[in-house]
Amino acid sequence: MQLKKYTDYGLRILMYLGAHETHADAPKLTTIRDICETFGLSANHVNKVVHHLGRLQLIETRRGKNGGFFLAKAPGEITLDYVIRQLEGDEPWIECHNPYCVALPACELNGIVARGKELFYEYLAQFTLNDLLKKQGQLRQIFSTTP
Amino acid sequence: MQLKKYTDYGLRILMYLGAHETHADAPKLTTIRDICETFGLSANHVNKVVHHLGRLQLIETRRGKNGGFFLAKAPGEITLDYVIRQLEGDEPWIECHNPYCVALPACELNGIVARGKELFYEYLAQFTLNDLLKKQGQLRQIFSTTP
DNA sequence: TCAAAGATACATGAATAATGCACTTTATCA
DNA sequence: TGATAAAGTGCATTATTCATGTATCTTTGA
Ligand code: SF4
Ligand code: SF4
Repeated sequence: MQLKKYTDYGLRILMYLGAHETHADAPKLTTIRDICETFGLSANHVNKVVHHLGRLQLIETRRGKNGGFFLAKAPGEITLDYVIRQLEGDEPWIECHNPYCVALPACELNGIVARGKELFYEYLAQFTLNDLLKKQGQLRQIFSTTP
Repeated sequence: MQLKKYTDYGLRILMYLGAHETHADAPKLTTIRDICETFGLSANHVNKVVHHLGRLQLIETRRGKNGGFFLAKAPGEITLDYVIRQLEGDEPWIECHNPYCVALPACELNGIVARGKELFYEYLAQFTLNDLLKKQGQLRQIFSTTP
């Protein structure tokens, strides 16, 4: 019962972008290499997360020389529940088929857990990337001094 | 992001016991074999879960011939949050050390997720084993006709 | 046309969960 | 008092999922 690193990496990337306010017209876009050097991560894994964030249209990616990526939305419009749901995959937290559980027709548990899961995400929906940037200055400093 | 089968098995066992109202003075105690036949599970795994439930004093186990186990508390006193927290293990849902994340000193995310996790469990705390036995008759029927 | 970037596909490694096996301990009953 | 049926315990194995690595392709700007 733990979020995947994959998901956390996605959020780190968004925090990094948010802290730097990189836009399409910025002098230099953020690259996968930047992220990897800052956080000490595998380029491959980050590659996939970046690609995923791109498909979700949370960031916009640019290929080719001087390429990279930047936030496609204002930080205030990126809600945490969406990011986590998408990166994590929002399967049920309890699996009643596969294999089939005989109790299923009379079971109340799956519904309760499912509702609890929704409450978790509803709570996350109250926050946006902006809330992760409360200490933006400190973040920027950390990110700039790490490589 | 999914509960372990281990945890679900524990809840199935409790539901089974609750549906049958097995007490210390009942004619026959429930055995691991009963559970396995009913749900089609591995005896070993169930063994461990039963043992765990015993250590948690949710059930009382009896060794030896005619042994088995039964609920050690009234179903209304067994809250779901406790069962799931204990069986699942309640580690943080996001791991910031190991390896250490540079953003940690300025990160708001871990706190938000931790609070969301608590909300999940607080929701579960509203329910007890009794709530899983709403359809007790149907459950008993399912459990008695399965083996 | 070259080099730097992401995109894509496949392979490998690591961690954890799930299961299996062997054996011990304990209680009951015949 | 011995056979038997139950849980307890420890270790080995398998399966699954996650994390990472390698290689190659595609795009794009200088
Ligand atoms: S016990 Fe209930 S929740 Fe668990 S697998 Fe069976 S049907 Fe699903
Ligand atoms: S980004 Fe925040 S939540 Fe994620 S690992 Fe780093 S400190 Fe923890």
